[in-house]
Amino acid sequence: MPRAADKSAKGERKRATSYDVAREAGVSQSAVSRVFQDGASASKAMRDRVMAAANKLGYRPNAIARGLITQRSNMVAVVISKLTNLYYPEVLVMLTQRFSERGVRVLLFALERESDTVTTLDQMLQYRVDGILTAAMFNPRELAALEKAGIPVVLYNRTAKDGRISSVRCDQEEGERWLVDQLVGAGHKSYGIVAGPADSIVSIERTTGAQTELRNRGIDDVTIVSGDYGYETGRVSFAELVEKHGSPPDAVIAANDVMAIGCIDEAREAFGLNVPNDVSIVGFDGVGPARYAAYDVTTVRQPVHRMTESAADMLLERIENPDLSPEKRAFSGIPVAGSSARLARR
Amino acid sequence: MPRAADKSAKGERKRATSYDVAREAGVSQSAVSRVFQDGASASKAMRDRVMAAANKLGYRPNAIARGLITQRSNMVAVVISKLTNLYYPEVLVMLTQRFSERGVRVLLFALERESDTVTTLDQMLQYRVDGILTAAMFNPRELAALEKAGIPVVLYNRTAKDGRISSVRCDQEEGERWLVDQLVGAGHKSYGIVAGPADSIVSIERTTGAQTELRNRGIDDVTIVSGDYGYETGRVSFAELVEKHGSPPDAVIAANDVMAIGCIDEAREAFGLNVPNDVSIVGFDGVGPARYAAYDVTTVRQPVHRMTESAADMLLERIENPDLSPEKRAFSGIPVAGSSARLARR
DNA sequence: CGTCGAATTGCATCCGAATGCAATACTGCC
DNA sequence: GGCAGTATTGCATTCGGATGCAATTCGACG
Repeated sequence: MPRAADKSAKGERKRATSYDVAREAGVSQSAVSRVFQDGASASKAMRDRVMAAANKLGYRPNAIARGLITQRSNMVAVVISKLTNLYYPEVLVMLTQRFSERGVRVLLFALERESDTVTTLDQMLQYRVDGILTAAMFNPRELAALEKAGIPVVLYNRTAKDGRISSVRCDQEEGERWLVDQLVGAGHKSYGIVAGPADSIVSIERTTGAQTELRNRGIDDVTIVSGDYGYETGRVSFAELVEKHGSPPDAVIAANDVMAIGCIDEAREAFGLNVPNDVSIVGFDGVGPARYAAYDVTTVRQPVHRMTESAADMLLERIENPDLSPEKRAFSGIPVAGSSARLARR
Repeated sequence: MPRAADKSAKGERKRATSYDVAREAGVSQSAVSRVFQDGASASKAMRDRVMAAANKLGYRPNAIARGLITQRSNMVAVVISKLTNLYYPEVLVMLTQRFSERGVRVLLFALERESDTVTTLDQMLQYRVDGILTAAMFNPRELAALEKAGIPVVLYNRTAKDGRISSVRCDQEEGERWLVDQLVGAGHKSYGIVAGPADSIVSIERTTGAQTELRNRGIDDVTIVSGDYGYETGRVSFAELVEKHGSPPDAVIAANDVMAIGCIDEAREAFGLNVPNDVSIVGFDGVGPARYAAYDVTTVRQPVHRMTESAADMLLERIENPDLSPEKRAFSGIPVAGSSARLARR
C-alpha cells in the first residue's frame, strides 16, 4: 500500500546518476564527479557527504559517459584466433589480470581463422578501444588505418614487415636452432617437419627456422607435411611423413607440442616404433601436456609470463604516451630436454 | 610546406564524428545517425550521399556515445576463474563468437580464485554491461545487487540456491552415476576419489555425486583426497590415495580429466601398475588430452558446443526481454568409454 | 492540377560525467 | 583584525549520437 509510486514493480529501477547523488547530498554534480576522481580537489567533509549519499543510492560512476567526455574508454581489445593451440588460454588470463591491475578492461575478440579481421577491426574502432593487443595478423592496410587513428598496437608472437609496429615474441628461430643442433649433434640424418596452418605466422617462422638450420648443417633429407596444430593432424601427419619419405625419418620436428604428441602416438601405435630409440620427436611451446609422463616432449618453452607482462606493459605505455617509438622485444625460449628425442649432450 | 595546419604531424588526428559527416554531405546530423541505423527512415539518395561522405572521412559511429543515449552498451561481461581446467578456453572462444554473431561484444574478467568477485562486480556495473555470463560464483548479496540493477545473469556450470537465477550446466551427478555404475558393475570394490579445489562448485557436485552413488550401491570402501585440477596434483593425489588406503584402490574417480591423467601416470610410473588391469581410472570433461592414445581416459564429455550456445542465447533473450523468468538447463554429459578403466558392459 | 497520406528530413533535446573558469571559503601570518 | 594566497565549490559547457515532434517533400490518384 505504501510506496505505490515505486517503479520496482517492473524491476525497472533506473540506476542512480551523479545528479541523483548530488541532490541527495545537497551539493553540485561537479562535486560528486570530483569525489570519484583521484587527483581532484575535495574537502574531507565533502567526500564524506558524497560518499554517504552514493552508498545510500548504490551509485556507481558510469564508465560509458566518462569515456565519452574523457576520450578514453579504458578498454583494450585483445584479439586471438582459434585456440587449437592449447597454449593461449594461459596467455589470455595473464593478460587480462595484468590489464585489470592497471585499471584497464579487456574487450575480447575471437577470430575463426587468423585471416578474417575485417569486421573485427570495425568493431574495435567503434568501441574506441585505447589500444590493441593482437595474436592475429592484420594486413598492412588495416595497420595503417589503426596508426592513422592513433591507436597503439602490440603484436603478440608476430612481427610486421615494416618496422612501425611494436611486438613481443618468442624467438622461434633461435628455439628451432637449438632443437636442430641437438638432433643433428645426436646423429639424426633424415628429418620430417610437421608445419602448422599456412596462415599462421608462428608456424612459418618455426618451420623455416628449422629448415634453414638444417640446410646450414648440410642436411637435405627433409620431408615436409602440414597440419592444423591439433592432435589428430599430428597423427595423420606422421603417417604422411612415413609415406612421403618411404620410411620413418630419424627425427620429426613438429611446429607445436600438440602435434608432436600426435606424432608420438602414431609412431608408437600405428608403426610400432620406439620413441626416441627409433625416432626422435620434438615440439614447441612447452604446454602442459608436453610434460605428461607418457610423452615428456623435448621442446622449447615460451616464457609466457614474461611475454604477457611485457606485452601488456608495452601497450599501456603507448596508450599513456602515444609518441613512444615502436619497439620489438624477442624473448628466448627455454630449452626443455625431454625423453622424446635423443639429444647431443646433457 | 603546404598543409601546414594539418595536425597529423603529431599523429593526433581527431576521429570524424557524425557532425563532420553531416557537414561534408550537406545534411543534418540526425540524417547521418539514421543512415547508420537499421530500421530508420532514409531515402536512397540520402544513404548514398552520407555513405560517400562517411567513407571519405573514415567515419565510424562511436559505440560509446551510442551506448550512453540508448542505455545499451551492447557488451556482456564474461567471467571466468583461473583456467587450470584445460577445458575453458574452448568455452570462451565459442561464447565470444556466438555473441559476436549477435552483435554483442564481450568484456572479459578473469578471477584469480573463484572467490574474489568484489572489484569485478564493481567494474561490470561501471561499464553498464547488458548482461553477465559467469563461470564463477557470486555470493547472494552480489546476485541481489545485480537483480536490483536489472542486469540479467546466467551461471555457467553452477546453480544458485534460490531459484531466481538462470543457469546452464552439465548434469555432473548423472555423469558420475554412469561412471560409478560402470565401475561397480565391473566388480571394483575399493574406490579412491580425487576432488578438486574446495571452492569449486563443479568439484563439489562431481565428488558428492560419486559418493552418493557409491553409497547407494552399498560401497563404503572409499578414500578421498583433493587436488587443484592440475596434472601435478593428480600425480600427488594418487600417491596419497595409496598411502591413505594402504594399497592402491581398485578404481579412482578424479574430478576432472587432467587429474585422471596425472593419476594414470603416477600409477604406472611410481607404482608399476597396469591401467586398467590393476587399477581403473576415470575422469570428467572430455578435454583434448583425454583422447591421447597413451591415456584414452574413460570420462564424461560435456557438450560444450550446445552448452555455450544455449548459455549465450539464454542471456541474449533476457537482455531483450528482462521480464523473462529464470530458467535452468541441465545438459547430459556424453559417456566416453576409454581404455583407462574396466567397465561393466559394451 | 489539387488533395491527402506516407515517407523524409531537420530541429532541439537528452544521456551522465568531466573540466575550465569564476566565485567563495579557508589558511596562515603580520 | 586584515590581507594575500590557496583550497573548495558551483556554473556552464562539452563529448557524439539517438529520437520525438514538426516541417517539408514526394507520390498516387481522382
